[in-house]
Amino acid sequence: MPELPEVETVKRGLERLVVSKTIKHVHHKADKSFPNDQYLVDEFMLGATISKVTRRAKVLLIELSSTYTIMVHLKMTGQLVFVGDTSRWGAGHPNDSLVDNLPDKSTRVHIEFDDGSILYFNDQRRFGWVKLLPNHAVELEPFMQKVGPEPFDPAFTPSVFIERVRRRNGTTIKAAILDQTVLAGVGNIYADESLWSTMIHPAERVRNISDAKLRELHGAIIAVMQLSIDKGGSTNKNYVDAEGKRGSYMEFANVFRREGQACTRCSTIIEKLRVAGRGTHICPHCQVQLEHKDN
DNA sequence: CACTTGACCTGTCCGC
DNA sequence: TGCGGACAGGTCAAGT
Repeated sequence: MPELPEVETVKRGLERLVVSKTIKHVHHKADKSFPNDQYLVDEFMLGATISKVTRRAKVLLIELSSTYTIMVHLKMTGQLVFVGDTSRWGAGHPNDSLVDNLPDKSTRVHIEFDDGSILYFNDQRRFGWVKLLPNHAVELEPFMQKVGPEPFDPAFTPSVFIERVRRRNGTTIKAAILDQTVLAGVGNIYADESLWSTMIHPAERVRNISDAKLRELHGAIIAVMQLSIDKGGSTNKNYVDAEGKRGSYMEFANVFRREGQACTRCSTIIEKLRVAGRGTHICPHCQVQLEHKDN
């Protein structure tokens, strides 16, 4: 579930919470959640200061003063939660329970800073990872080499989107926009929401969709993700931000996880189907495949 | 090559 | 209540 808006929300939280902090200890389990040589951890993490936090696609990049970068992918159930200086939050802050409960059995890595605060990487399903790389090696990672443009980059114009999405003319539009090499950051939630918004059936072949419609979709992807960032992302199940807070975008979702409920546009009951191997939510009245329409 | 499906994991939910 | 199986979904590997 962490898609672009969720990762962006975590990134903004970390910018506020951990930049300029110095790493004192790194606790980790020796598994693929943390595939790093111990001597590199000792040499380039311990004593290093966090200089900058950025995001590319769904990947978080935590730059250190040591010329190394901590690369984090949350995949489905990953969380990066900062705990420290609880006094300034006050009673009732969502972080309170986390202070008491972390680390827990989902904690794969935790980074302790010299002021006693701690950044936890939790991941129930262990698909996510935390990798330490020299700065120059980040862009050489295979994923970073092939990932498509950032949706909020001004260079990502409608024509750029159309040109890239048409490289996947033979597949369904949902598979095409989920493809991270077409554009960065779209996952299952925002794919369904942007397709509902533009009244495109997720199983429609890209080649059947007009440029005008793809132009609309370009705008909808950006709009939907911007709204979600404004709402702190979507908490479907596991996702929380860097302070342990849930996002509220799901309250604004029109189809995702709303099967059985009325479409907000036409009151038809939302259905769930399977497209591109994913659970997919549509309004069967608003989103009709072109070959099934009369004329 | 283009595209689809399965694997990676574990917790949760549903039906019997 | 217990138990098996389906499901969740980001990305890569394997299969068609």
